[in-house]
Amino acid sequence: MFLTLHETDKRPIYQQITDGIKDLIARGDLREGMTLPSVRQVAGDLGVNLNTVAFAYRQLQDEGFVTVRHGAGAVISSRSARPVEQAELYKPLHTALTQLVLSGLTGREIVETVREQLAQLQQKGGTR
Amino acid sequence: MFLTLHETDKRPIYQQITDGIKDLIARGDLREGMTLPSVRQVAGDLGVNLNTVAFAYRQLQDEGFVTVRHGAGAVISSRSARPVEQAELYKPLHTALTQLVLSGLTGREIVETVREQLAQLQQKGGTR
DNA sequence: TCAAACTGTATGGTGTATACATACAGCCGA
DNA sequence: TCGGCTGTATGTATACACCATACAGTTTGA
Repeated sequence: MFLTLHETDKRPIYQQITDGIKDLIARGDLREGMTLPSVRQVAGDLGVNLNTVAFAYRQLQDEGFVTVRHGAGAVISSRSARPVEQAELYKPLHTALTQLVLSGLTGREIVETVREQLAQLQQKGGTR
Repeated sequence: MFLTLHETDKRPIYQQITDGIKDLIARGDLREGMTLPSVRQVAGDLGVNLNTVAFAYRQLQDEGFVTVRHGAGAVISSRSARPVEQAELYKPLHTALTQLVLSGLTGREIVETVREQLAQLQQKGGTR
């Protein structure tokens, strides 16, 4: 499959799924119009309950990334997410950077890491 | 006080407290040897239960940021956190960057934002 | 066309996490 | 030593995460 779960990850399963799919959208592996695998398919592959996957799909729909239709599947919808509150958008970045600083990394190292991450995300032009 | 909570924040209260204190440590407002305000003090200021604050303090102790002594207070301990798994360290950054990309920001804008955040965190030399 | 085989959805139950009120216990200075 | 500070432990209410199972809409092909 195209998603994986990690025991060590403290995020709930449904959150790992939504984040994983967002990642695939950002890097262009999932494009507008493509149909997501069914909740049963994903649930089977990951070894979790289908409702957990369904919840993730609904969350993605609430954020504007996919359109879910009862009976038919879930489809990647028109690009770009529902606008999010500015503060809520930058808070996770701030928390992540703080933790990296506390772990002893220098600013230079962190910026370099950010550059690498962004390069991977945009090499396929997922959101342009 | 030096901490604030936000209703719109989806993180649990204790997590907002630990993250907030980590931020203060990273930017040098809290330095080694300084005593944290008592759990009752913080709980009163924030309008939450003292156990919630105590839980945050214990979490900070588990991560190596403070030393809590029963009866005495909680003290900022020797710099730098307990080493964390590499993957777990970079995952929050990756998730945050993905969300920013999906929101339509360019790589340039994101890097610039990161630079600004880091500048604020390190202007007082919190961890050097 | 209509039933089989696929989609997502709703309901109800279980265990865990979050936050609280209240009671307990250690430390320290007057 | 004792009063007033500290953090800690216990019990409870509620919400959350996850699951098993039953329901309902859509698509397909015989």
